[in-house]
Amino acid sequence: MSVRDTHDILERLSNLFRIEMRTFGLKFGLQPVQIEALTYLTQCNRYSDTPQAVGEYLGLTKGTVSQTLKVLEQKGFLRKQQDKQDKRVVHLAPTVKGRKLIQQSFPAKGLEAALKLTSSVKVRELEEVLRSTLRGMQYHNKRKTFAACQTCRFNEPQVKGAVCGLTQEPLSVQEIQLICREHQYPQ
Amino acid sequence: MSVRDTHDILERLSNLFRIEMRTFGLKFGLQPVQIEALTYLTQCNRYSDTPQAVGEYLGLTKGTVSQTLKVLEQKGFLRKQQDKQDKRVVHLAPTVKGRKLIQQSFPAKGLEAALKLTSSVKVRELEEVLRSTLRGMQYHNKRKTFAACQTCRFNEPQVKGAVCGLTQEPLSVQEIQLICREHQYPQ
DNA sequence: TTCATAAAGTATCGAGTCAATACCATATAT
DNA sequence: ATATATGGTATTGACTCGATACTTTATGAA
Repeated sequence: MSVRDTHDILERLSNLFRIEMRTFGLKFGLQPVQIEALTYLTQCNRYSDTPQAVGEYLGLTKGTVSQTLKVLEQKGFLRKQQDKQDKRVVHLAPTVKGRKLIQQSFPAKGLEAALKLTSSVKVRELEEVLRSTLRGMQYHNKRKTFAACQTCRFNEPQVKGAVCGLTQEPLSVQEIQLICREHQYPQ
Repeated sequence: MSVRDTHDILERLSNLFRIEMRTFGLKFGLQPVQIEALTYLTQCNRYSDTPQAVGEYLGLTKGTVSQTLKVLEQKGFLRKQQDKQDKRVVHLAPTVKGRKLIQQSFPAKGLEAALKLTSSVKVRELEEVLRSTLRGMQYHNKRKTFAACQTCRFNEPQVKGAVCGLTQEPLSVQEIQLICREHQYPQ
């Protein structure tokens, strides 16, 4: 059992995700990248719902992302809205139609069955290793971490709810579970 | 901790794989899909090194694959060779240049570091769950399993070496570690 | 044997991705 | 007040991908 073995399994799993994403998207006339973008937009917080952030998340240039989002908007999966403070910024909100689509998309068919056969302790351990792998890859490639406020070093738990140390704004219980583009792990 | 959580981590990991694959390939003028095809060809056995098999593995049509392989051949990463028995069939062999490229490509940077921090027992468990997830997804989506002869129900261990129950041909020790397109799990 | 059908692979076309470049509008810094 | 930086869009060219049509070779049935 070498690192390469684990690597190969993850790589194959990654292939399959893409294949399933493609066949799923085909039914709605969407490309894999469009589904990925829309998925992200259902998971990110209010600081991270811009074309720029989508580009950073998917590792694409802003020009490329701009086109992807144009298609998603034209097909009615998201709405664009100009930021009140900074008029250069556009916020992207999935429509009800968009959210329903993503709820339906669950490429990892079989994952559920596989996890049911595994004890919950082991599943937690599995998640931990995967998360640490993710962090390792992000760190190694100097990418942003894109994780939830919950685990962010800027997240300051206070007497009545959490506050973001960067913006000094209060964060709701729902919001601290969302992905943030400014996320940094402690230390 | 829900199935969706694990799912999301895997999905993100899958994203990162693709991003790293893209940036790596860019240096050599190769697209992600071309690297994936070449990777497969360095891992598959003699029954599985055809355009058809590559297409099944990557979930693409044969027309699409044909073009991908044309580029790889033109750039000197693989050689085509007509089958002796069935003249319709083409076998694809990565060149030395091609093999070297794949050896260099190790998208899961950080994986090594993450696994080093984890006990070998847990790593084995991790692999097991990942493998079972893979199997689950393949089964659920009615895809071929594309695994090594070692775990195939057609693999018949005999006194002097293994034999493939489908072709009745003997299999070398090296060969039973390679990916086969006819692979089926026992039972 | 002969003729139909199937299978493996290639070629071409149109829709779409993606990076690069240029560009516009708005913020920010000096 | 003006230069520069930043967020986003538009356009172009190389490439992917599916669909379709096509060629060559195998196989199966009359």
